[in-house]
Amino acid sequence: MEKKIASVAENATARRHSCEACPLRPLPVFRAFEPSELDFVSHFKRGELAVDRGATVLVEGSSSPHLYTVLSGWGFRFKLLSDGRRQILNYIVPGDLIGLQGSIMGEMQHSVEALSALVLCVFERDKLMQLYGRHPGLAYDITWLASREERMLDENLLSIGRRSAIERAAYLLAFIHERARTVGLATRSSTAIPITQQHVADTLGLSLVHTNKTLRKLIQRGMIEWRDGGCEIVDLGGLLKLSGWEGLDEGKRPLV
Amino acid sequence: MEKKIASVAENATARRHSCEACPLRPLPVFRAFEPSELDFVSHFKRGELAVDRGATVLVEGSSSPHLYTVLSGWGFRFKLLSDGRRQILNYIVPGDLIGLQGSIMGEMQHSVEALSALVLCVFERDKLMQLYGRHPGLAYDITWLASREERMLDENLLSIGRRSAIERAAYLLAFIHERARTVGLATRSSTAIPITQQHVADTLGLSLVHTNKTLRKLIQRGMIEWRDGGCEIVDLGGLLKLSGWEGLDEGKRPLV
DNA sequence: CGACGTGTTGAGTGTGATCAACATCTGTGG
DNA sequence: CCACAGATGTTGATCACACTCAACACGTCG
Repeated sequence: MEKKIASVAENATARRHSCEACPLRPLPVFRAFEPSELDFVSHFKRGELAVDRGATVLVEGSSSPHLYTVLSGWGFRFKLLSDGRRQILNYIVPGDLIGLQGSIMGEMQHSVEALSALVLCVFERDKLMQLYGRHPGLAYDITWLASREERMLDENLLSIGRRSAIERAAYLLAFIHERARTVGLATRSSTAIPITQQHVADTLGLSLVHTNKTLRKLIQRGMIEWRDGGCEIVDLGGLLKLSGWEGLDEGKRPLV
Repeated sequence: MEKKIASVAENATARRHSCEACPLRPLPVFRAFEPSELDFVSHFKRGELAVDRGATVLVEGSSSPHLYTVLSGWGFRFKLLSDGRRQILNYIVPGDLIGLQGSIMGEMQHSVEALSALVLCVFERDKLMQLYGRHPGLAYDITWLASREERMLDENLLSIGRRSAIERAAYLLAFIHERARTVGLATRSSTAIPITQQHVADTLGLSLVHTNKTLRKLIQRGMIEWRDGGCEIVDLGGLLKLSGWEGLDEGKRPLV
């Protein structure tokens, strides 16, 4: 399959949600914003980018002039070794900020791909300094989001380094499900998590075959279901117990 | 061994380096600071904390009122599973900022332990908001450092998830060596990296025995030496080639 | 001296990798 | 409408990398 690379010029401003009527912001997870902050963000936003399923949003090694917040859809961050081995670093759900590393440090050190159709709010990288100068609260929020990403990576590292295959799988699916739940996705009997077993394998650091056998065990234990190219969580408690994970413990968080 | 927990009240201000005469700042890796920034950091700094080798600096689950920059010495961040399995997340060398996660998000999600005697600059968590308000440049720097940590974690995750044991070991040792080199540690025939094979094992996600056998291969290939409780890098190029790692690619960076 | 931390090595085991084949389902072109 | 290719999931057989258990060497420190 030919992979498309999303470009702003191409697809931008197909639709335009005003920040004042942001569909995400009303969710209970997100902290309330000052009107002045909302106003700034509104000007900070340059447009929207619609990305097809399977398309690459950001490429390792490139330096994107943009910063994005996910408005809707699923995606993932990953890195490749030179021989093609792939490691998925984290998943991306609505409300997540992507491309910060590239904006701050100049060059992307990982790639981002869309798991489903994706709509992104596009921000100008150049205005980021302005944000830091005029809105310390928002600047703090961005650091907050970077710290949160770091925390999730710590958890993933712990999981891959020290958990067994079945524990890892249980942790991963519980983790993704929890993240999705907080932003209104993957509610009971709504949409499944749109990943293939290859994605799971590349996240857990396991082979595809062994991932399949491991997931089969979770299915047999009645913890998950796998259907039409996705995973449905049936028994979250069971997954948490099996993995020994405490679950996400986040209060309100910022949305930029 | 009884593990000590470092506390500021106990050891603070044993010595006091003025920020104006900071021994780290002159190093070529660090970017130049505005006098006003230097002045603020100087007031931001509350004192120094001397930590013994093996002592715990920060504990998972606690919420420290401080933020630290490492002035000298080595340490590492880690997480534990409930049954005691340990995963080392990253190593800490002079110039690194630690405790940011706790300062920003309220509670530490990982612990920090000293690998060698450690001297830390202590900053007040409460003044962090002030920093964001008055010095956007420094605020940006802190986000920069958070992004950098994220980048290192991405690399580690790729390594643990997708590299073989010997590749992982080669990558890890090259990585630590490079980080140390940029801040003037571990120069040729100076100090070795002060880690045990247990640390390496807990970083790579391998057992102690298998780590030993893997390191032995690196020794036999003449890439490293292991002596008096530490690792000496002999053939950096060989390690880089074996692991397929590009090496650190950092320009100037901030020091807060 | 003995206890402990650290490193080393061998033997046997097992988790997870690799190879291979096949079942579905989808979309595509003849 | 069918044939075919490609993506995805499934299963069995075999192999190997890494784990566990066990023992021992060597240092330091009380």
